[in-house]
Amino acid sequence: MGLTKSEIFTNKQNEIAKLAKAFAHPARVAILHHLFKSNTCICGDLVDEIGLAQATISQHLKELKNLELIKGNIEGTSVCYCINQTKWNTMKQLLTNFFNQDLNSSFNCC
Amino acid sequence: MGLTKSEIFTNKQNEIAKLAKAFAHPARVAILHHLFKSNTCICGDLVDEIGLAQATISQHLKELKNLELIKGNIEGTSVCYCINQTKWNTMKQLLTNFFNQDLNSSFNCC
DNA sequence: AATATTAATCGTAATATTGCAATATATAAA
DNA sequence: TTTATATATTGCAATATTACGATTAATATT
Repeated sequence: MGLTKSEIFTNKQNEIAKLAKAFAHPARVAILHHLFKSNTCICGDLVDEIGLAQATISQHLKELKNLELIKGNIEGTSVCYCINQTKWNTMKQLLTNFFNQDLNSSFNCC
Repeated sequence: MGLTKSEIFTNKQNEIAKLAKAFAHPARVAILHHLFKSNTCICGDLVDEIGLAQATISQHLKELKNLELIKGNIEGTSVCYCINQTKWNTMKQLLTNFFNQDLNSSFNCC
């Protein structure tokens, strides 16, 4: 089949999974890392910095943009991509809350 | 192609991506949530609680086990799955550090 | 020993993801 | 207007993931 049965899960579970997919590929991790570390939101440079074809980088950027984790501003012929701080914070809260479940459950039987 | 070019990324980027994949499917999010919230580390019950076939749940458990985020103890005919606290904490640290990159970079041009 | 129960594995089908060449689009520069 | 530059989109091939029925393996029960 290969089709995730989203309807049997909660909205929160689906949302966590959707956002986690953003980080589930090293190219997207690398792109985000680059956007954070560079003081200017370089865009075409990503293709040079990361060793993937322009079409591939463009596709990864599109996925991050669809999740609203980044936003792009057109500047002449080039496009400037930046972190969407608002969405980033929402995502961070959702995922860190999930990661911190262990703090509430002291019990562990294994 | 469909084959991730792991060799062009750093170990850390690959490790983040690998761990994020654990949460990139709602079934695994649901499994982990269940393991946290139940005071006993139920196993076969996961099949009943989540509406997926036994083979499918078993496969998701295997992936989580391969990442060492959970461990399984055989108890008679059934298997008891639990969170691996040590690995969970390592994962949490790695990912939250990644999420908190934004705190270091005040600059945002968009 | 025979049967029941539980979980893992195998085989298979369907969908998703990754990657890139080629092409299209859109602006800048000449 | 022509050419150069930068990014997006399309089309395609290869690999990965998701899901499940059927089977296997291993222990419990009778």
